Amino acid sequence: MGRKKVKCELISDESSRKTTFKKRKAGLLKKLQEITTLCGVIACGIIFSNFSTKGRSQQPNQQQEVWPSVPEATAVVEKFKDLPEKKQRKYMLNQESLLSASSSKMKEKLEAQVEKNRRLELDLLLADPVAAYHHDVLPDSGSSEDFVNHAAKLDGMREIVSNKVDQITERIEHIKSKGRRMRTRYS
Amino acid sequence: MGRKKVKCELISDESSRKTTFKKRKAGLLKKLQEITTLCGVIACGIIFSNFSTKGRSQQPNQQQEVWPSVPEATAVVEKFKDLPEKKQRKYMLNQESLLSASSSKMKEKLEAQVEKNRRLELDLLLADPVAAYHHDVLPDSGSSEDFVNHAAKLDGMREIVSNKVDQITERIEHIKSKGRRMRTRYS
DNA sequence: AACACTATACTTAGAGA
DNA sequence: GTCTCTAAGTATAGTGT
Repeated sequence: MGRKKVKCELISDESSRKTTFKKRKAGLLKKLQEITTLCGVIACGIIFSNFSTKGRSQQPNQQQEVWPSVPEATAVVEKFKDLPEKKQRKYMLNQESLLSASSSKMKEKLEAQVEKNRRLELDLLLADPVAAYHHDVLPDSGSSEDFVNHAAKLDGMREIVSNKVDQITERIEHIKSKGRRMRTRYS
Repeated sequence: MGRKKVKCELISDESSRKTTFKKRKAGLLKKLQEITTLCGVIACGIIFSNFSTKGRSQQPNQQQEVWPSVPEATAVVEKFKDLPEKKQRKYMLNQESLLSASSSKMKEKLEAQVEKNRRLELDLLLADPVAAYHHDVLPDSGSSEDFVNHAAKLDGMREIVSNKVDQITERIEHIKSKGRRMRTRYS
């Protein structure tokens, strides 16, 4: 789509690769926005780039591009994580679900869960998926220094996870404040 | 991009909306693939559509389109969840993180968390992002029937959530079995 | 409903400032 | 590096089958 047809392979020149990335990212996000509006669907996109900001930076400098906003994308992501695989499942009704959904104690339960859940989340983070997928076979150098570094990263994530829990709390508060204004479309 | 310029708003006719969705989804995923290859970045896209398969289906029939594969998208999603907002944060090290990371009790803690966490997750689902975002102001019709339907949907998700917890458990087991083969890049 | 077609709108690669 | 410009390549709205 330009002066010349381009082969679909990694652009070798870093400079033009970055330029192309910027242009195409904009186009991509625009299209994401369009399909959302035109077709009334929910969507999100996440891109991790890794272009050095200056010369040859020492840091990995990993950046993420997210569409739409981070909280909205997070909502989509949460929903996504629930559906995979068992999408054929029938929704069965029982009394417990009614009680659990309507319970005014929901918030209390959540509060009680927060601290423990924070730990669970942290444990989860240990299984860094990107590393797992991209470096499934790691050099077995495993010096204690490496380990310390990884642990440091985990520790830094603690607060991030905490923030997420706050977001969740807010969302539940929001839904609760809406009471039972639920929609027929889910029948 | 076709015979006629189209206004960027919801396409009213369901049939053509669906057609447009199909076409644009294909285009979008292709572009996602291209930016990935050309620019050497990691990306994923998630789309939830809700087009009835036959006449007026009784089920919600929510479908998700994911790119690339579900597991790959999941990996991106997991990574995304860690970075938002505090990406400038320095990773500090303390003894607790070391202990928590290396503890052999990790699994035990997780096990103890599973049941409670399941409830938390379920509560989370209550805040149905689709409903929340697209129908921020809902008609206050809220019949008990609507409520029952929503509750039924929630209940159906219970097992889905349960499966997710299993996945998490597996992943943690996996990481534990790798011992300390961690990487320097995290410094 | 699901294709095939194609005119037209849109995106973007490369070049120049 | 950034910005703009635009030729040229792509995506797709409407149409026909």
